[in-house]
Amino acid sequence: MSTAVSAKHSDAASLVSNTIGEITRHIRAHELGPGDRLPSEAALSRQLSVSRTVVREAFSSLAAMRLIDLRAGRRATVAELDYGAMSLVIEHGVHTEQITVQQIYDVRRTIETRTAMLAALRRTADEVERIRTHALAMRENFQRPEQVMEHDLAFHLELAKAAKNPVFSLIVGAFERVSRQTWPIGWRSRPSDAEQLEMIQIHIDLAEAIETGDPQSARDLMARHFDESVKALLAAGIA
Amino acid sequence: MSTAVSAKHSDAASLVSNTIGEITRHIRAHELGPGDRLPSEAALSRQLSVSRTVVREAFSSLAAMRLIDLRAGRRATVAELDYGAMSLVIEHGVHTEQITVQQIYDVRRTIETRTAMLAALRRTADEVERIRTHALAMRENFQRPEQVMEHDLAFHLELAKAAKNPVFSLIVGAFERVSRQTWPIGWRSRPSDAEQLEMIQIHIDLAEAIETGDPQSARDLMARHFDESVKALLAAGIA
DNA sequence: AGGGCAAACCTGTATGGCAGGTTTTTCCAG
DNA sequence: CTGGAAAAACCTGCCATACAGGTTTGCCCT
Repeated sequence: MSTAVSAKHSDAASLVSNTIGEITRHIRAHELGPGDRLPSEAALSRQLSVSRTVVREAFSSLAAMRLIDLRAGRRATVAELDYGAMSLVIEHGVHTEQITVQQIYDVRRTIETRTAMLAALRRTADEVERIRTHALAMRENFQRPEQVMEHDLAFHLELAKAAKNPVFSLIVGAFERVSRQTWPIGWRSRPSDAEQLEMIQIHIDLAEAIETGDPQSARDLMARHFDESVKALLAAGIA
Repeated sequence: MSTAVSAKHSDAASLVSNTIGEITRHIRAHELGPGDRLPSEAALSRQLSVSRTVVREAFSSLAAMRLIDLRAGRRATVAELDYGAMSLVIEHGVHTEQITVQQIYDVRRTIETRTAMLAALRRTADEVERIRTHALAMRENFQRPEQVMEHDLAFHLELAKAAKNPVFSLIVGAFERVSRQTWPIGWRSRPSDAEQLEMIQIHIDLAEAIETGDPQSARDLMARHFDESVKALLAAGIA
């Protein structure tokens, strides 16, 4: 696998690309925030002297990146931060074999040891509650892997949120789609109840470390979680 | 600023979304890799029983996320990993005030202390050469900020590449667009030649640590680099 | 003033068309 | 039979128009 990652120099002066640029410029110039409405397709079409088709494709592209929200009949609105697009990019990279699962685990370990620390320092009572709830739900439902996975994913996202840095949330979320597909592999590679419960216990311990506000402990637990996950994956033959 | 980051549950069964799903499924099912060609718009239009308009918007959206490449007259092809879309998402987050510059620096510090370590362990001779070249070019051109910035950005990207994990490249690249806009602020907040050269010197030292294969030293230098950058930004009043 | 209804507006999707760029086929010359 | 050029077929970028719904606005009646 190559590690080449590039960005096309987008001087591709197609009408659609230019229109996308104009729209983002409009957002910036008018200092629009999430929820604010953009001009209608017809209005932009006139204003920029392009057909409605072009404006539509520009809107469609921006919606694909989740920069704006589109709904029938309604005007387009500026969107809230959303990791949907990034998640698709990562998924695409894995499916086209440009990214391996192990590489993702390395990045997640790097990111999430940090979010664990920050969460321990910055979490609110509500967040602790939600984090703990997910950890406990993993144990309660531990015979229904589907449930365990959902709470596992939610646990990590909630923890990132408690770190109070939306960029971490974005990145953790970016791995969601891929995680849904690789999670069962990791689960099956822990064949005994004991091993599965052990993995779940780490989450419970993590919740506790975050509650008591112990960043070192939280970081170490998260690091251990990922180290053991990678070990399990390797044992299952995922190279 | 709120730290809410979500992902719309895309059961939005619009024709375009479904078509996007069908196309990505096609890529997966046929195990297409970068450069492989997709069916024509007309073919997909017939195959999925939707108008060419819908297929076009689906293609357009996928191209916006850089999952496929589009060029006039040519068939759409599967794209290589590209951080263009992610860079736009981050830029959007900053412009709509959902992300602060400081938050980005925290993430970059987390990520890049890791890439520095890995680069020291895994770099090839070629990569060392390119990294050093950029660092030296920063010093040579240090009276032309534009040049310094370009080599600075290239330095960090090249370093991520040397870490041999494309996901790190993706993330470092994701900050490129925003960095281009905030970099001058950081530069101006180091008013004296001495301070500017000191910042550049860290890059040169980093290149050396990576050449000699000293991961600890590389990590520490990178950490120091970000700590001082944040300090400079704060001094300039960027909260 | 308030509530409901109709008109105006807006987006989603479809069809047909044309200008150029690209690929494939064909066919001629050597 | 081969090399290569011309032509045909195909493809995408962009446009105009049309119509079915969903949404917003504003008016009118109570």
